[in-house]
Amino acid sequence: MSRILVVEDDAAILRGLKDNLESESHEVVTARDGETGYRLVHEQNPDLIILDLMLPKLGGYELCRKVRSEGVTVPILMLTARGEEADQVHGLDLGADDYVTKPFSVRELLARVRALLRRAQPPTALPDELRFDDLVVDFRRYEATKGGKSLELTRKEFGTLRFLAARAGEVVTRDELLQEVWDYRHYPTTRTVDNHVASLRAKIEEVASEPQHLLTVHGVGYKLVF
Amino acid sequence: MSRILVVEDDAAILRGLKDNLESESHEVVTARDGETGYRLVHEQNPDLIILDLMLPKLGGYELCRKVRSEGVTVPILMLTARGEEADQVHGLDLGADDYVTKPFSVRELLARVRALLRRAQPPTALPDELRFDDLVVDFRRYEATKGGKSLELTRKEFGTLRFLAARAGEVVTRDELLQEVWDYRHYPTTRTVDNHVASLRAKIEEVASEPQHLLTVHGVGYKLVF
DNA sequence: CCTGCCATGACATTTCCGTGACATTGACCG
DNA sequence: CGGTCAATGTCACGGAAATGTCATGGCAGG
Repeated sequence: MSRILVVEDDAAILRGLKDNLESESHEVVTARDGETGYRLVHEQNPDLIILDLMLPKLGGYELCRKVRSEGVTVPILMLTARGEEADQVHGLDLGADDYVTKPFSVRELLARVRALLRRAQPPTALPDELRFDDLVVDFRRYEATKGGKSLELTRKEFGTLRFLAARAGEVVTRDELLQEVWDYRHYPTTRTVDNHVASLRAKIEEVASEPQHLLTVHGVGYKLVF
Repeated sequence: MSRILVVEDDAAILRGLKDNLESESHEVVTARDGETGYRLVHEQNPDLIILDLMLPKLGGYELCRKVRSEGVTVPILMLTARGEEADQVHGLDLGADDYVTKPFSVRELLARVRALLRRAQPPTALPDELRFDDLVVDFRRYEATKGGKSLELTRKEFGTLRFLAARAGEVVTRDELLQEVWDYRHYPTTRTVDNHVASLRAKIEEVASEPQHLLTVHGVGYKLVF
């Protein structure tokens, strides 16, 4: 599916990562030190880089900055030891897209890999406009009207509505909405989604308590129909 | 059938587990301490690990984390003494897939072993839609119609019907349904399945008391035919 | 400093699920 | 053929979980 470069000096961890990523049908390229890693970034042109912070020859930190300064935009996932440097990775803008603290759960790491890859790919094609009944929403201009009268939608409301529209008819889970509409890293409770859906209903439905278009699927999520 | 590694220092329990698992035609590898267990994980590459929490040399907790950090994804079933640590195993994400509290019933343990082994296998491909007669079910949209009229199905009803549809024509036991449709860990009585089948019949059969499609196989389970 | 948006929590309400009691059916056996 | 027991059908109820709704406070952007 994707080509992933793993730069990690611990043989056991490297092996484990390789096996798991390959079992998710990714192509895995590995390096045991920073210099080799740096070379492979350019030779292999990976879709994602998993980078240990502590590396022989060229540290993960330096490697990260270096390739970023060259304009390489491929997503980078950092592996850090607990405590040490974790704050720095988090706080400083060193160019990584996400990080995981060792010892990490493979399950979680794979989830983050998926998230990063999804983010990098052209996501679900989002529509530029939405029309049904007397509702018109222009997502590029951030303008909406209902029955000719202007509707004030907030940024999150636009985003939520747009993603629901992109998957019109299908059920979209709250988690999917959080991943797509919110910052994928620190997103809030799923209850927050409910609130935005509620305020959307107040604006686009005739009777908010009896939604005709923005429907709840109990136990699953929401869907937009028209 | 499967290769199972049991790491347990109590000789009596170890013996009992080995006998029972072998009587279910599994291949059983045993270790009496954590270090040996760790070695065997890699040498034997088991399909399932049963792991006591209290072990000489290397505790079950540490062993679990260690192999997980290496990317080993084989299902792990933890054995814990009552009370001690049980909450931790439950609450903390230490990487185990399930746990059983000592003293445990062999029957229950074997059931969980079966569940974990099944879970590890690639799951049955679930269909996205179901059609027969005048019934149409779209599992992605969570919509169902019968003769053009909308049917309100609940989440469990969708799930039950979907799994039955995936195995159309075959008999599906109540236990299988519970494992697939319900949360595999805390699922209810098998009678609960009967209720959901009953409510499904009320919705999709012409005459609920004379089902034509969702049939009972007495003493075994249910099957969907069309 | 002010304004609007957003996340969170408390509370109300709806929906759904699990359980038990009882009725009914089917299987098995004499 | 009839009797008995286990399995299943049916129904209603209590409670839990999911969702709707509203108010509050923080925070960023102007």
